[in-house]
Amino acid sequence: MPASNPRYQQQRLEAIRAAAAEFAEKGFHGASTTAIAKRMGIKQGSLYYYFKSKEDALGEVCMYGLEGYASHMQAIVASDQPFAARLLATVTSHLTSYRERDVALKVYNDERLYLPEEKRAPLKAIGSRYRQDFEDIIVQAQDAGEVTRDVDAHFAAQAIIGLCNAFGDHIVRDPDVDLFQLIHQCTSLLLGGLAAQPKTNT
Amino acid sequence: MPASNPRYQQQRLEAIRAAAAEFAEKGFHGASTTAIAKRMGIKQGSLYYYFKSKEDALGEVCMYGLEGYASHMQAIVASDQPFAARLLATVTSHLTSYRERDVALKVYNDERLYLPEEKRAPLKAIGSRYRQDFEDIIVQAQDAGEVTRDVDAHFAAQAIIGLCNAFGDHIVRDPDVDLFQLIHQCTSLLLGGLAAQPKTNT
DNA sequence: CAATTATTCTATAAGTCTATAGAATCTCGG
DNA sequence: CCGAGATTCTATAGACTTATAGAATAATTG
Repeated sequence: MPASNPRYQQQRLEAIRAAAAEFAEKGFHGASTTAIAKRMGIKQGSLYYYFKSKEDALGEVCMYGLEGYASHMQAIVASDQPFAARLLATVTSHLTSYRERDVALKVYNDERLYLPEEKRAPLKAIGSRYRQDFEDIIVQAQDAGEVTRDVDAHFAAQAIIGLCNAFGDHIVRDPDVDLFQLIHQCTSLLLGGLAAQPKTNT
Repeated sequence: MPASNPRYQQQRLEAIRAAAAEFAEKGFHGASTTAIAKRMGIKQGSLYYYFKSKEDALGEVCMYGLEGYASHMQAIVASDQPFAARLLATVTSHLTSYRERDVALKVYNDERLYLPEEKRAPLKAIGSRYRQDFEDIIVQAQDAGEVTRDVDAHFAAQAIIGLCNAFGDHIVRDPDVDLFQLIHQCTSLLLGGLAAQPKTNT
């Protein structure tokens, strides 16, 4: 019978991490419960002491990847800073998550669609809120005259998240990426764009 | 014995398309040869008349997704246009590919890593060249004073491709996306950035 | 130390999947 | 219409998978 022992919780976390690593490497369907178990030093059957099913494991991994993610965003929303600082904080939070939480965030991005609707719903709620929060920040910044009204806030929020996720893949694949520099480059590009001259009005 | 009949070629293309659709929806490991075959109206075993293996099918789909893609980029490189026009052409080419070539480009993006190194090599060559070509365009534009030297060309090329791929996912998932508007929004964001004011020197 | 509870193991059922072999059907030139 | 080659089918071997049940071991508590 599963307990709430510290031991159980710790092993459970190990299991989530092992599953995350395996899912990230082989994908949900390509990963086997045998490989996940072996990664944490137990046998395949024992895994089911911690997960009800493989699909359940995916759900847990995705949730783990999002944890403290949307909440961090809410802190950024609540703070009273100029847009540039908020953008920097967001990009920093997003990109560093790829390192800190193992590869669980990558699994959330790439594999969550394999979950049945009912298990995806709570994830969707958090993810949508994350984007919505950032969208609000942009609208606010537009009202304050910090961000141009040329761009649609909804599009911009998706673009920023998409860009971060694109580089998240790089971060995961190459452990030598200079995170600090990457964060700076992303925010700089997003804020100023590529054009050398002050942009002309459309 | 496989022939070079028009019939064979046509069915082969059908097979690639069916595999692409299935791989895009379920992922490489999640897709079954039975489902691919059913999608084109033949039986599972018959599929092997067109593919040597499932893995081979993935290779073909990826190559199909890239076809006429890097070549299009080379045309853009060769053309003598201002940077803004080239960027627009690139984004247009990239995003419309997600519609035209079914979902093969998405499969290339998401599943190519499951190929063994030897089968991935030719894809890698084309993909790298695509990025390199675009990097050259950026450097050229920097020399011409069209693009700021604040951004690293290599980073910028990756960012643009990454952004396109991020929205490629949206395009594939939602058939109602307004491609024209999306292309405009992407290029506009990439060129001008979010900041309302002409950016200050760093 | 004994007894209880928690954790892991072994063994296996039941299903799925890829790939192959050989038979059957189809197409088409002569 | 007949025969040759092209395409598809059926059937199956062999491997691999998830999930479960019950035995075995480890940890903990009184």
